Amino acid sequence: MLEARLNEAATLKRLLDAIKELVTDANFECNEEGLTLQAMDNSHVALVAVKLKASGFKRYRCDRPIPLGVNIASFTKVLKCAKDDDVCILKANDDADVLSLTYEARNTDRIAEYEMKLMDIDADTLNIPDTDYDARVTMPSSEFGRIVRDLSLLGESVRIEVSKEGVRFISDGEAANGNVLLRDTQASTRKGGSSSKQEDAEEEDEPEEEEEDEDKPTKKKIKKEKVKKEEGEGKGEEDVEMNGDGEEDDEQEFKPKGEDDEEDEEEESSSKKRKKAPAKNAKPSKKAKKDDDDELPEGVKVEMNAHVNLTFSLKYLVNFSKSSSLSNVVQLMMSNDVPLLVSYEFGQGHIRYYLAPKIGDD
Amino acid sequence: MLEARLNEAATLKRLLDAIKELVTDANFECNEEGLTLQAMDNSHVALVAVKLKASGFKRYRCDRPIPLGVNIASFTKVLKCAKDDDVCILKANDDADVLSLTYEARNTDRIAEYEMKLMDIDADTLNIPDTDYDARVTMPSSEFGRIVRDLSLLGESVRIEVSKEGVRFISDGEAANGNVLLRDTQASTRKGGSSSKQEDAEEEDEPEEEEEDEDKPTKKKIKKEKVKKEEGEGKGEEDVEMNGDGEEDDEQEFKPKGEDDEEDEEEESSSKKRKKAPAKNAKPSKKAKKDDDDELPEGVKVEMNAHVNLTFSLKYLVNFSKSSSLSNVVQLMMSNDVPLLVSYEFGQGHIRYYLAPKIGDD
DNA sequence: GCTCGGGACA
DNA sequence: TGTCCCGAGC
Repeated sequence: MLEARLNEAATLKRLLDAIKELVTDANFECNEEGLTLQAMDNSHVALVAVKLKASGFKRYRCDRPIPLGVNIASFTKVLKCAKDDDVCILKANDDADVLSLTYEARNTDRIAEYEMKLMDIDADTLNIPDTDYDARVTMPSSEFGRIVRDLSLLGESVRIEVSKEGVRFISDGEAANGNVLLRDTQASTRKGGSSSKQEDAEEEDEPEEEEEDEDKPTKKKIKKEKVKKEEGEGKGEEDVEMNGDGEEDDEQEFKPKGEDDEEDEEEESSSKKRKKAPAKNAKPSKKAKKDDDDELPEGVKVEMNAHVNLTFSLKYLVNFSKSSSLSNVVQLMMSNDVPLLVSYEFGQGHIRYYLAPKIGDD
Repeated sequence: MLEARLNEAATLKRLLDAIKELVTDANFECNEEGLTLQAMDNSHVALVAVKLKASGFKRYRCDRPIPLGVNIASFTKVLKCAKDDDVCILKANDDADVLSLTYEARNTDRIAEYEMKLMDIDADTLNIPDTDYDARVTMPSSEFGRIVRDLSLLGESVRIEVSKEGVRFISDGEAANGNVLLRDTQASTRKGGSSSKQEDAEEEDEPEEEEEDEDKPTKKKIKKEKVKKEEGEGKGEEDVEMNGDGEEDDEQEFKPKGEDDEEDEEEESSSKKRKKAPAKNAKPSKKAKKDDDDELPEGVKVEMNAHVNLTFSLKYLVNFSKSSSLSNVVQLMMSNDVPLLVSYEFGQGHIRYYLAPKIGDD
């Protein structure tokens, strides 16, 4: 049985708002670690992976794994009946065909109970590969949203280029072309140096690595810092295949580049990182500006060990950017010819999107 | 001739917004007491009764009764030409076929005059029965709106149950069921079971009556406190018949339960009330929280002398709830098998809706 | 605070 | 399908 008490229904509401246009039905998988959801979008171009960690709940109990097959539209409706600051309690029995939601107003004068029907959904548990990326861009989620919305006015797709000068978003449209360049705000402040592992620690000594990279292009550094994704662990029944747009069959399949190489060897440094990383973006909402350096409020961080040049459909990126309500910060992880990972980390978990690049440069 | 000067055009604008989807044409009846409008909705399921008291106008003069037959859509258009804080002057001659509206900006720099054509409308002056209700729920109008809008996402109708635990709104839908429970916020604070009396009493001196009720469940108490509706007085040419939904002919007809009984006997106590009651909810807009007890800002009051269990079409309730712009507080008056009365009192008058319950429990 | 876009309702 | 209302962005 599942029983989870979420302090603010708003988290769930925003999550569903973020995915409702991408996914129609999906399983929320509950286990002792929390809730996860993985689904391809309806046209199989994008993949969305959500995690709500058990620790993100005020109270969480799940005796054994339960798949909750929900219709996203229904779930969205039911969640709309919650006020943002309601306490939200989710309950389901092991064999449940309904999910029970209770919303308690802060003053407890109002208690609302809903029961949503569940459905059996073919558990295409997707195996999301753990990829090492050649470039990672960390920026305010609002800025990312702004850029893709702006560029989507001009054209259908955006080319994202990461070079030592920073990250550049380029759109060619009928009537106008545009490009937006973001420099690494820290690199400019601080020169020299080998930054890598400290990045969380302080964005303060990071500049160096970039320089190193320049000198000896190795993948080492970013690998060390890579964010590992474990959602698919142990379930990889089915590898994900993303058909970029339905028109282009030669778009990138969703396969890891170097699937397991160096995995273990990196484990230690990355695990160290991993511990800190969640904490980094752990304050999703209001703390915003002038927080610790960790969140690099307002800042842009560009990490790269190889130039990256990829083209994506703006429609999807605009859609992804709806998640900015969940986190002030977004990370874009890219390698040439593999799907882009757009990741929003927030206090209770994360939401990640994978989007296959367009191949034809169109 | 009619000449009425309203301090804020906003009142009229909101009133028309509140009814424009329910009614297409109706007579505004003007007499020395003020303006009233009564109309069935187009499908004869709901009835709306509006009153603008003469005393609510900055200046009011009406020599003799005049029916102003207006097309609601036209009236709405004309009123849209007024700014919310314009002074609005209505004028009509006794035999008028036009209604003249003048909007004066606060600074009198702008004066706009409109003349709207009137029409002859069959004066189906409706006889609204004066009913004693078994339950009365007083709550923030915004909350009422929220609840019916929420539940309308799930299903077509709502069952409203008033019991000693409070009032419960229950909806069964295809994809999900939901119910919202509101407790009497004063009952918990103040014990004595009968929360009621204090409500007004505090303000006036009526508390005792409610307690009595508790002890000996009689209908007296609410009767005493009942809000009387006199709009139909002296005109009852035609009794109203509401066909619940057009599908169900066996829905409640709009007939008073005990049509005239006790009318006079109640008159005195109710008239006392009546004088005070208007003052109670007389501050429609911003005073909100922390006003007198009268408005019970944010509070929910549930008064009952018999359990009530009724089902209504959410579509109509959602429509009624548009009147929340007119008052922060709404009252629901219910008895089993008789139409629900939804009442918004504001400084200048009131708007009341009557809705026949669904009988089949569907 | 105003304008634009998206969603819901008529 | 068009209009109105609500929310988000500028």
